[in-house]
Amino acid sequence: MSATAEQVTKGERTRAAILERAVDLASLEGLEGLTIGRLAAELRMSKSGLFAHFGSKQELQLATVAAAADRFRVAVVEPAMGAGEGAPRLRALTESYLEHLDLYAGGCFWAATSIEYDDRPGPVRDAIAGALDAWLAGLTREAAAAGALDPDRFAFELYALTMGANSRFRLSGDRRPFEYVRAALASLEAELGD
Amino acid sequence: MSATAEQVTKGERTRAAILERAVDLASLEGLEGLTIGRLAAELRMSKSGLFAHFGSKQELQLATVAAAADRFRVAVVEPAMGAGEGAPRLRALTESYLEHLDLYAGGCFWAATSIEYDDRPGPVRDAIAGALDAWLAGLTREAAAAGALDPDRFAFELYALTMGANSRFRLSGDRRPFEYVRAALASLEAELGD
DNA sequence: CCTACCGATCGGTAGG
DNA sequence: CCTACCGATCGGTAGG
Repeated sequence: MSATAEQVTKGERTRAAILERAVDLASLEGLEGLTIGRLAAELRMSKSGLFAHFGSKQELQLATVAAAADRFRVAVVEPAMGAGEGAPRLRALTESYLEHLDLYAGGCFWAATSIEYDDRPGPVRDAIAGALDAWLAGLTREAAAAGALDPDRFAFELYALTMGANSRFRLSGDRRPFEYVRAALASLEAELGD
Repeated sequence: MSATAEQVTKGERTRAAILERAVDLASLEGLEGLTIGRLAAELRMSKSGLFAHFGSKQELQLATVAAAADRFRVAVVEPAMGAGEGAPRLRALTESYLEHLDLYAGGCFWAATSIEYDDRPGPVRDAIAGALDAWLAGLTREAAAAGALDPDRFAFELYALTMGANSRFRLSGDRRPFEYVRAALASLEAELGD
């Protein structure tokens, strides 16, 4: 009669499908460029039908950020957790980050939206900033475990290099930065033992 | 009677004032968020009066990109040309880049717009990509003069680190990355002599 | 450089 | 989840 805990209602499936597409669209066009009308047209729904799932554009944006965080965790973070903490895990995180850039049409969701929202105060910006801070904090933790003298600096460098590879790849189609990131990470690791 | 070469017409002054504001607005809100109506309101002009200077939104965007390139040349590149080529000039370029982030409300115009346009084919994207490629090429030239074993990799790393410092500063107000960039550049230079 | 428009699209609402 | 709307704003035009 009623839904069990395992059952996924039709509404939940629709909502998940909307957010899947919303993350892709936001990676491509930004969270402002993500319009309810366009999203509805791509999913062959009415605008108001889609709108009813969220109640406001801002709630759609917040749900999209949360869905992107889930996707990033599954595609980038969790696959690297099999590697031992410290240097092996930093290499695994870097590899899964670089690989996920080829998986999704819009490239890195966080690169696109963090730049877009850095000057737009509000809950959407706060959610994006929180996700980025958590990513940096994770890198810092692994850098510390790897024995980095300055884990914050190490984490910043790895963050900047991977995001930079995303930028260069998307703007110029240049894949050489992928190799430069790997080489730079190896150089950073070489400093660890000294 | 007629305008001499030195004379700046009123139309040219108005156009320059529009573009000055347009570069700031685009750094803050992106080149799509830069709307003719808002720009006109801020400059206390009519929409159509402003529009007449450019003829289309795309021409306004292209003129804004060109004005941003001029500003970057004056604020970042030219001040560093007094330093000797190679390592001293790389340090000077890095310093003037980091300083210019405090000078303008929206931070780095190129960080904001290159991410925004990496998925929007057309002349605006081409202009942005051309400016970024020229910046990378300049860094590569100086890295080669400094004796880098792989000038392209050196240039990419410096590009990624400086852009990364812009991102972290704007999203989290964290200025430590400015020091990390300086330290990383020093490490890169230390590799040169080896 | 202006006023006065245009059709399209925006986020959002009413009522079912 | 739909149709049928709303006021505001978008890029752009006509005519001066």
